[in-house]
Amino acid sequence: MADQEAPDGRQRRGRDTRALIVESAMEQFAESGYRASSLRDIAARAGMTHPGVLYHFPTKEALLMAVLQRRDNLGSHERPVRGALGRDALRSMVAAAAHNETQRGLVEVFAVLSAEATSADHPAHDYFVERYESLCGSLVEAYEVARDSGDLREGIDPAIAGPQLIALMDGLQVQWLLGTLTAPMADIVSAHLATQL
Amino acid sequence: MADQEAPDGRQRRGRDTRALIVESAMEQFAESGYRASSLRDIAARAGMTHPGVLYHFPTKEALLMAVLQRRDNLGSHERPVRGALGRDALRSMVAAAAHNETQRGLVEVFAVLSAEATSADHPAHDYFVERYESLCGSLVEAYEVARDSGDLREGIDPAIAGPQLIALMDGLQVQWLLGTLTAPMADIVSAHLATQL
DNA sequence: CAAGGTTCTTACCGCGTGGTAAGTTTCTTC
DNA sequence: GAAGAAACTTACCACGCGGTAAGAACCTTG
Repeated sequence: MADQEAPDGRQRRGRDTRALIVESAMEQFAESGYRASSLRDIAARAGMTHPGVLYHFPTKEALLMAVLQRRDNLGSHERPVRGALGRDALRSMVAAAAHNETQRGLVEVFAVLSAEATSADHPAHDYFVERYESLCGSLVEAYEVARDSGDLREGIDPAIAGPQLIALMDGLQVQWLLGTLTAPMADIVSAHLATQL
Repeated sequence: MADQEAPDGRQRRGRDTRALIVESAMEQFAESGYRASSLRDIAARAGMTHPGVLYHFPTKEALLMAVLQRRDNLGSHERPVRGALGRDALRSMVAAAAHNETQRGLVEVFAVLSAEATSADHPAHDYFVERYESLCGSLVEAYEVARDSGDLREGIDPAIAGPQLIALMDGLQVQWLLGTLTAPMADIVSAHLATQL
């Protein structure tokens, strides 16, 4: 990984178009899903031809993985923030929901891909399984801390509240994308937490 | 619609293979989504060739619509039951979640298609918009009746709780399909209602 | 058994797909 | 300015797509 050490110089341009391709792919996957997006569509968005894309990413699947990883490296706006614990970690999910409302493209990619990747043979299947397990673990932990701090209402089971919160946020995103949502996503998530904390 | 009057006789066979094709298409859409499913795949599942399918459904899009309508006619296990009001209507959604756990194919189709149909140009876009608005309306109404009957906890806004419940059920289905859920969907939905009623 | 509609198949069409091979441009470095 | 690697393009490949045309099998009704 020498390009991490010296990004300036001759490797700058390559990294730039790589990033441009990933962004174009993200937009295309968001609109049509992975399976129905063509390398030519993606290349056109990036202002090049499709073998140009294949020069940077050997296969379409490699490009998909790059898109997924970029989202993770981008700050992962679907996890509780690192420093916060318990109640505050859960409240940070409201901010995450609000932030997502400014990132329609990213939301679209993950909504479409997470559903598509439900098939066991989808290239992103394992990625999403790991992602959900990790995210769910973080949230269950946050609920447990909140309970131990006396911040959690009686009868709320952290092991249930964790997947519950993830499901709520995922489901809201579909409705938001469809345009059938009247209230902001953040408000609905906030109302949910208000019944638990 | 004379075939509704006299299903026996010469029209039986046609109706049977029509149904078989719809079922095969449902399975295929569930695995790969609409855009990535081919008529040849669907035809193979039904034990015929793809022009055989096109004889019964003039286009691929017409077949998609037939799949969606079949689900609606099948009993629509995602709505509150007709007779129930308020609290009972909401509780019936727990049973719907439990029932869905025995219908993996149907759940897959709708999870994948609802995400895919997020694009405004998807053939099923309008179908899902109408579906969500109608379902959401029913639930908001149920919450309002529950509130007027004194069954709803203080501070719960029906206009928020409606889309909230839909989002929860949709999101749970994705996690369930991925296999990352530890508790049954019905239990999680039930726990959610318990914090509201 | 013939007539005739229903149901399905074989063969084809133009087109878009992911991926490859080879050559051309561009840019850096000596 | 020459050398050479990096970053592309043009041209191609085999394949699968949705849809069409025409004919063969089937099956009911006279």
